[in-house]
Amino acid sequence: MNIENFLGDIVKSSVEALYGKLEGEQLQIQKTRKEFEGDYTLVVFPLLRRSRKSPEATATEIGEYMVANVKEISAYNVIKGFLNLTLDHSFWADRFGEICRDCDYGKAKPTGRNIMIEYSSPNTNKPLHLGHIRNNLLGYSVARILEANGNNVIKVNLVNDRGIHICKSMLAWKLYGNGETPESTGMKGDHLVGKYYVEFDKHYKAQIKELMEQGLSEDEAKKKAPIMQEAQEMLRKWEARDPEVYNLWQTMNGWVYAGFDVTYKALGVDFDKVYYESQTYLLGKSIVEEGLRKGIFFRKEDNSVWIDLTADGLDQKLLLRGDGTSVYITQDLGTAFRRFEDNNLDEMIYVVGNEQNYHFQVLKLILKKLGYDWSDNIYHLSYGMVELPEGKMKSREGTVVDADDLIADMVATAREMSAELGKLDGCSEEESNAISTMVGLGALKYFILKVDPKKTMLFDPRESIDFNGNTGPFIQYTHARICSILRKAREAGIDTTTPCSTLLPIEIELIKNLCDYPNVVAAAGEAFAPSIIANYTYELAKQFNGYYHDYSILRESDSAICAMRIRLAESIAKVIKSAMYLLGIDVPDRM
RNA sequence: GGUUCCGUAGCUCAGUUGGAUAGAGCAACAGCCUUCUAAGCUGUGGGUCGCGCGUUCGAACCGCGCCGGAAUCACCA
Repeated sequence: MNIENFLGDIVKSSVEALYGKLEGEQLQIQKTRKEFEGDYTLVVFPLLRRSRKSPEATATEIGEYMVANVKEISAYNVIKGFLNLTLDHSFWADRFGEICRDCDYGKAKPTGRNIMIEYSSPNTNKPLHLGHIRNNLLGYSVARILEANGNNVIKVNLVNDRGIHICKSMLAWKLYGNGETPESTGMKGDHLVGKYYVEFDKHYKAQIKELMEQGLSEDEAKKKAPIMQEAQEMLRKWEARDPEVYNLWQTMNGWVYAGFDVTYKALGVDFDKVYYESQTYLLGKSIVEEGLRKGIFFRKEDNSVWIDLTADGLDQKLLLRGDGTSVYITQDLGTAFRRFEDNNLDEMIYVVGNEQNYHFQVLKLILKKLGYDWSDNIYHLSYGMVELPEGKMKSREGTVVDADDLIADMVATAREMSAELGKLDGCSEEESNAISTMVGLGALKYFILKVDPKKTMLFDPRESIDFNGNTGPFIQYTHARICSILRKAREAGIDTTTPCSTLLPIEIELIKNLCDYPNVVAAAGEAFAPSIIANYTYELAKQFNGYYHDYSILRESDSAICAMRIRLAESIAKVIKSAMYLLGIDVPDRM
């Protein structure tokens, strides 16, 4: 049962009984703030022109009527223009019963909508870093949230496996690699390839410096550096399918994929389909022709194709080079078209950093101008950069936080903390590992997901990630604690089925929060914001901890109340587990 | 300069469609483990919601204008 709708209905019929049929007036009903008495509040200001009375008199009149005529309303009070309504205990007991019985609580009915979400999209020339972690966690979590909202979700990854940057790594490996392999060095494949990307840059910079000392300008030096020219030659060979280059490319990409798989697995993310740019980079040319035919695009003297978006406050954008080869946006036009056609998509979400806001603005606009009305169903889930205390992460300056290192650090710290607190006493090595991994990753994931995606966030490796307060481990801890209570109740053989209709105010608060969960899931789905789920779950866990501390759950002498409290704890654990699932965070039964 | 986004406590962040006295955590201080997990609980201090004007019964939220910061505006991807 949807409480907001129910309240809307009963308030509406009461108001209409008093003042006649409402036309277009919105009834504003919200949860009553903690410091006032009541469950829900009607804001009566908008109704004053109907009642032609003061706010207080209007609120009192409606309150009187509702207590007299609506059986669920047990009391009311009026403060200024706010009518606070109190719902009957049996009403909350009924809602609570519904939650207890519903195994899939929070999940919406199927919508039949097909939604594709693209995330991760790594380059194959270097390992994943902290920025990718934010991307992966957001994408994976949003996919789960959309699923819980009843949609068919297709998770895809578009791997950027071709281009000059890969050639740089390949060339440096060929020149300076001495035949190193992941096997021979024991290095993770993506790290090995990344090492040679850095190596390339080192030699490239040295060559630029040398050429500049010979009197060349910086721009000239950058173009003429032999190693860069060689890399470009390699790219040409790759496009011509030169066997030697192509083989090396396949080998080194293979190393990288093996490395990425390890990282993805550690992060707990996965994909339904992986696209490779080497297979899609030629798409989009037919769209360019279509645009030319329709007169939306134009050709310049050098044969390149452009679109003029100056009327829309943007600028001219290249769509096809003079030599007929495509650029990034050409491919994206082609893949978008194909994805909508092939999968009967209702929506396409791209999880891509905010540095590409302009690109997606252009992409949508072009598709719109071509007359594809599904362009409105493309959504760029733009997220902010992750910054370090010293400023931005720069891969060239080595101020990056490597994803694998970070994950390992988090798990190691979690293990230390757990051991220090004695949480691992009596655990097998296997259990210790499982708990440390859950807690370490829970801390990392929660830390990143609790922040609104579009905001730039700060990551301080030394102190940012904590295990106390508003953190993943706190929520995991609360869940583990509840599980412990339930185990003890089972051992004690407490009958948890005894009905109980008396509820403390704090218990009603907890039930109210539980009732909110489906709305929270829906809101998170609408805004593509896991942060909504994260902050809700923290509030719930925090509230339970306070309750748990103040009231004995197992030792209550009244067995009906004891049973009710155990059921309440059970429902909270159920919602916490379900919410954490939507964030991709595992919850332990003990820790 | 154009476009997009951000600005809330010392720090990191919440704040649902405009509502009542703006909330957490961290840090600081004071308490609480013979009773179900102290990764916890309770309390204290800490605010010109960047600034100004407007809309209205009412603005952190909506509109306009400033100030400050970020990203982007490649025949890179």
